[in-house]
Parts: sequence; structure tokens; C-alpha cells
Amino acid sequence: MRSPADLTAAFRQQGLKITPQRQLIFRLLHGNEEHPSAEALYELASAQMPGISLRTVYQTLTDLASMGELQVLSLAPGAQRFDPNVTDHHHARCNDCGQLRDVYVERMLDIEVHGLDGFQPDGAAIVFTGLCDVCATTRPSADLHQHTNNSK
Amino acid sequence: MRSPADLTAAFRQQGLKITPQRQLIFRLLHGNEEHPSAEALYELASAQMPGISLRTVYQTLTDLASMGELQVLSLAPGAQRFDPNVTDHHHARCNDCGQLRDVYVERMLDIEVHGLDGFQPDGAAIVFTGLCDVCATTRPSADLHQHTNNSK
DNA sequence: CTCGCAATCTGCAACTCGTGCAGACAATCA
DNA sequence: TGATTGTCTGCACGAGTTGCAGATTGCGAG
Ligand SMILES: [Mn+2]
Ligand SMILES: [Mn+2]
Ligand SMILES: [Zn+2]
Ligand SMILES: [Zn+2]
Repeated sequence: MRSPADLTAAFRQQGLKITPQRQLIFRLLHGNEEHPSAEALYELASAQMPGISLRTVYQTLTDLASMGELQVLSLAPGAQRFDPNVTDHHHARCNDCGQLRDVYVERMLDIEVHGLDGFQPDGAAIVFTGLCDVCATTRPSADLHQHTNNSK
Repeated sequence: MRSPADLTAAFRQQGLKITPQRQLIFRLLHGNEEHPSAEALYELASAQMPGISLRTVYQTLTDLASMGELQVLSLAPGAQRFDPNVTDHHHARCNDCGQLRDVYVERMLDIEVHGLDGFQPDGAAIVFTGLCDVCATTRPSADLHQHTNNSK
């Protein structure tokens, strides 16, 4: 996602208005690596702008996504996550707390794929599952399967 | 997922009862490669057993999943998909119709991963996106990137 | 084979996440 | 400053899934 200033210009150029709500959301997202949900962003936004509507947060996120400024991730049950990082990258998801972190993968083309016959791929996403550093120490590196808890 | 007969034995062994509803669902899932949603399975089941409850379908799916007989896929917004194929495999998802197909990937270990520091992975899932054969011919084909070649 | 209990099934309410809608509101520009 | 849109907000609604309770039934004991 581009900087708040660049986004402001881009919105203006498209005939979209610059509102304090949008500007706030631009700021909250810029450089944000937490892959927040709409609700999470709403909480952040509400702290700085009491009265802002969750509907507005959703609307702005949708606008940004359709402008290609952020990607929407649906990697697990529950709320979608929004990612202002639109570079080519992948994710690791904690089975315990749901945290998402960025992962960069190289030599993807070295893999051998069977069964795509007739399918025209335009991309591939890798999601690593496991335990994040925090949850790994909290829980003695026990069972590596079976748990599917979600964060709240 | 094992055969209906094997599952029947497994359920009995765990003190779970064998009901006609469960047996029907075993049969509908065995060898099913369509990655159906709960609703889709409910439709199939209703055809053979009018009056069966959607709730029961969900319940049985949850039971099977917690026994490790099937995996639950949340790869996109919308309903979860259920996969009786628990071998090591991956998926390709059509952007147009949502169809999921199995994909087998080899030489995964050849990839180079950065950013996992401290994260303890227990698995990785690849999802290819694009157009399935049907939708690709229906629609004008958009030019693809080179993310995924090496098909065999 | 019948009985009785616990597991299961069913229908419905409730819940989460997201979208549609309409009227109040406000950014922009003449 | 006023007119013109686009935007914001609050609420209703919809999809997907789970919680609950009463009716039903599998199945082991007798
Ligand atoms: Mn990311
Ligand atoms: Mn599969
Ligand atoms: Zn964690
Ligand atoms: Zn398709």
C-alpha cells in the first residue's frame, strides 16, 4: 500500500473525496504488518476518532482492495484479514493465537506440480501453519496437530 | 478418509453409535473429490434421505474432522469445504466458479523460506488460483503470470 | 425380545461476519 | 455561500455455523 499522501492523491484523482475517516484508516494501515481484521482496525480507529462507524471501515477497506492497494486474506475461519503488503509474499499462521506473519519464499519455480492439467493459474499462495514464537514457549512444544483455537 | 465399513468399525470402537444418517454421509464422502460444502452434502443427503437435518450433516462432519478422517478447508470467503482426501496434497481454486481440485506438489523442500525465525511450522498448504478449464473457455483468457510452471 | 439409558437427531434460536439501504452529513467547487 | 454529489452512520438483513432442548433411537443388559 502506498503512503497516506500518495493515497490521498490517488483518491482525489479518481474523483473520490478525502475525508478524515479515510485519512485515519490510511495512516493505521500504512506499514502495518499485523494483518488486522476489520474489527481490529475499527478498535484502533475508534480510539482516535470516537464515533467512526464499523461500516465505514469496511467500506474503505473494500475501496482500497479494489484499487489494489491491499489484499484481503481468507486463510482460516473467522474474519478476513487485510494486508497492505502487496509485494509477492506468503504467510505463516499460528494455530493457537491466529497471528499471521509475512514469509518470503524463493525458488518457488523449483517445485514440481501435478494435476493442474487444463487449469490456468494466475498465482499461488503458501500458508505455513504451526506455533508462533510466543505460543510455542507458552505451550511446551507439545502436540503439533489437533489444535485449532482462534484468537478473539 | 477410510471406507464406510472401516469408519463404522472405528465409530463403534469409540462408543459412537451407527445411525443411518452417519452411514449415508460416510458413503457420500468416500472417494468424493469435489470438496463439497456442508450445504452441498446436505442436498445430496436429502435426495436419499428426505428429512435429514443440516445440523446432523454439520455434526457428522465435525466428528469426522476431529477423528482426522477429513480435513476442513477455509481457502476463501464463504462456506468451508470438506476434504476426505487426507493424503499430502494441495489445491487449485477457480476464481470464477470456486471449484477446488487436488494438486500434488513435489520437491517442496527445494524452496527457500525467509522470515520463519522462531515460528515452529507443522505444515504448509499451497493454493493455486486461476481459472478452471471450464471457466477458462467460457471467459476470455487473461494473460497469466509465470508463478507456476513445471506441470507434468 | 423387550427395556432403559445414553447418544443422537431435529428444529430453532442465536451468533459472527459482512453487505444493502436510506437519510443525515460534509467535501468540493462555482 | 450554496449546490452538488459522494460519504458516513445506523440498522436491517443474509450467509454460514453453533448452542440448546426436547423427541427419537441405537444398542447393551436382562
Ligand atoms: Mn502479509
Ligand atoms: Mn483435496
Ligand atoms: Zn501464537
Ligand atoms: Zn471455474
